[in-house]
Amino acid sequence: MRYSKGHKEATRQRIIDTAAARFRGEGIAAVGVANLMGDIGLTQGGFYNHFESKDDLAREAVSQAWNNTYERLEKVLHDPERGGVEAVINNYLSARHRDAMAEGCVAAALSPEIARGADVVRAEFTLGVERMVSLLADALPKTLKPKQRRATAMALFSTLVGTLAMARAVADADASDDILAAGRKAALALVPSS
Amino acid sequence: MRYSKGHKEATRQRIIDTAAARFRGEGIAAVGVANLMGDIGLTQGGFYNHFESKDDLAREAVSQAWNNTYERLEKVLHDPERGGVEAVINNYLSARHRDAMAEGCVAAALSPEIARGADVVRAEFTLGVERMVSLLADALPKTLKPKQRRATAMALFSTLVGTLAMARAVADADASDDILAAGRKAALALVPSS
DNA sequence: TGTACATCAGTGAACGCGCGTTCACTGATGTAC
DNA sequence: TGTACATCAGTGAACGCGCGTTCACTGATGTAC
Repeated sequence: MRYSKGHKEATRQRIIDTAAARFRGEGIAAVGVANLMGDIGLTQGGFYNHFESKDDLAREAVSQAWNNTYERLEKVLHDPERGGVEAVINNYLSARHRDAMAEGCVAAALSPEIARGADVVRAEFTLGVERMVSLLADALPKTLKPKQRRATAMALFSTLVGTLAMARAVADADASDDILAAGRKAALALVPSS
Repeated sequence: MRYSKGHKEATRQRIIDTAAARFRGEGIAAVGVANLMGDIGLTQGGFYNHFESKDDLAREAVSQAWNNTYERLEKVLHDPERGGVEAVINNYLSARHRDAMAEGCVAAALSPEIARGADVVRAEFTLGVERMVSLLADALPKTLKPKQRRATAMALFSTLVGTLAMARAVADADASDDILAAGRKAALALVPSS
C-alpha cells in the first residue's frame, strides 16, 4: 500500500474535525467541499472516497461537535472543586464561548440551518440534544421526579442556547454582555436549590 | 409615466415582504435575487432599481420581520381579555409558531446567520431586539426596578428564542412538544407575580 | 394641435465565480507466482 | 529472485447549475415647445 495503516481513517477524521469547526463558524451551506478539502491539503475529488455526500459529512460533523461539547461540559459538571450545574451555566454563557462560535455548541451555531436541513442531519442533532438533556437532568437534585428533571433540563438547555445565540447576533457589545448576564441569572433560577 | 403613482414603492414593498418571509423560511443565503424577483413576476435586473445590494434588502427584510412580530405580540400583550406577558409566552411558544418559520420571529429563524452576516443587517437586528425587550420590560410588574425589568425581559426573550429554535431543530415530534412545554413553564417562572 | 424629447421601471444577456458530484486516471505499494 | 498484476487514496478536469451584480436597451408615458 502506498499509505500507512490507518492513513485513510486519519484523513477522514481530519475532514470531520475541520468541517465540525468550519460548519459551526460559517454555516454548513457556506463551506464548499473543494474549499474544505483544500484546508487539509487535498483536492475535491477525494472527498467521495470518504463520504457519500456533503449531507453525510454534515451528519458526522454534527456528531463530532456534540461530542466535543458533551465532553467539555461533562468535565465542568464533574469538576471536584467548582462543578455542578451552576458551573455549566457559567461556562456555557461566558464571553469566551460567545466569541468562539466555531469551537462552541452546535445548537447555538446551527439550529435554524439544521431545522431546515437534511433528515439525517436533524436525526443526528436530535441524538445530541437528548444526550445533553440527560447529562443535565442527571445533575439536578434528586428531590425532583425524573420527568421534572428532564423538563427542567430541557428548559435550561433551551435558555442557554437562546441566550448565546442572541448575545452573538446583537451588534452592541454592552447589550451582548447584558444578555449573557441576564441569561445566566435566569438559568441559575431554573435550578432548584437542592 | 408608464406606471401609476406609487407603483415603484409598491413593487419595492412586495420585494421586501416576499424576502422577509422567504429569508426566514429558507435562510438569507439560500434565496437568490433572481429567484426572489421571479416570485413577484419580475426579472433580476430590476432588483437594483430598488436596492443597493442583497445586504441592503436583507436589512429591510429584517426590519419588516421585526415589525410583523412586534405588532403581533403587542396585540397579544394588550388583549383586553387574555393579555399580559403570560399570553405572549403562550403565543410565542405555540406549535403554530414553531410550524410557521417563514411567518415567525426573525430571531428564532435567523440569529446565527445574522451573527455571521453583514454589519448593516446586524445593526437592524439589534434595533429590533431592543424594541422587543422594551415591549416586554414595560409589561413586567412595576414593583421591579427598570434595570431589573430590562434584564428579566432580555432573559425571557432569550428563553423564548432558544426554546423555539430547539423545538424546530429536533426531529422527534414528541420531544419537540416537550421542549415547547418545558420552555413555557420556565418562561412563566421568570415573570414575577405582580 | 402636433411633434420631439426626457423619464424611468423593468428586461435579459453577460461577467466571473463557486457549488456538489462524477469519473477516468495516477502511481506507489503489496502480493502472487 | 524477478516479474506481472491488484489495490486504492488521491488527482484534476468536467458536468450542469445558480450566485450577485452590471449594463445597454425597451417602450409607454408625461412634458415642452
